[in-house]
Amino acid sequence: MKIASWNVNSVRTRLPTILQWFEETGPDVACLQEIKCQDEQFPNEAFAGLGYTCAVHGQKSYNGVAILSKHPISDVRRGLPSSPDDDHARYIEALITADSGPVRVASIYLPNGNPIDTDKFTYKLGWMARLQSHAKDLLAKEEKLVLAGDYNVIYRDADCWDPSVWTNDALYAKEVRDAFAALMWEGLTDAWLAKDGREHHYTFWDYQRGAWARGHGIHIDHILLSSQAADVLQGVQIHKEARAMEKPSDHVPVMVELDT
DNA sequence: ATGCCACCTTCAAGGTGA
Repeated sequence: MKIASWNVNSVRTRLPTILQWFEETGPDVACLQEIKCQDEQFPNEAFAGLGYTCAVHGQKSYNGVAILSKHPISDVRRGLPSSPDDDHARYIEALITADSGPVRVASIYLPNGNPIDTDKFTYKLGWMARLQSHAKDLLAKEEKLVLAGDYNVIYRDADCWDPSVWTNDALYAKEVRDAFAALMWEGLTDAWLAKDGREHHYTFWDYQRGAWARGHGIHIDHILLSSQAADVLQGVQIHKEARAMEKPSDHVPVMVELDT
């Protein structure tokens, strides 16, 4: 089963690009972030044409996440638990039932958190704490679990071109990297680190400053796995070629293959 | 120190991202 994660930066603007990539690579499940539309604006029919059922957690203008699947979807959760005051659509989770058995999948758009020293940074840290708490509950189920998304965390120095540029940034702040490590220590495996691990393989290049042409990217999109999912992990790929497509997102897809 | 680019809303220009 191929499971992809992609921050598409507007599903409506990017629809032809997304459909083309789906046709070329054929993911069974796709976790999208930054769809930037409300539920009723989501292009369900276009994806149904390729065989996908969509579970959407949308929002006007900003954020928004979705899970698309060729296999039956059930048990959909929209938003993290214990967040009554959080009106950002940044989390959706669903149970995917393949012929070989179930896999629980989440699409995550973790807050950016900039600038530091504002409530945006506090919100990011609080959101990460709530994600960790929920991940702990999910891991207790001992299922195949895939937490995929745009984590907005530069975890290793080698996940950016020049760490000195990021010293005062919410993507690299010590508290944020510590929070990501704490999440992993609940018992999650980063697919990239487990199956490839090469340094300076990025998933995002800013539209500005000629970042793509200069090779100045960051690796902030991650697919985290429970041990039950990691045990059947066959491989992981960063689809860098998607950054060179027409009207590209600033992020590229990451895709894992599970032997299930 | 700020804008760069590209998206959003809704037609003008400011908010947001990373």
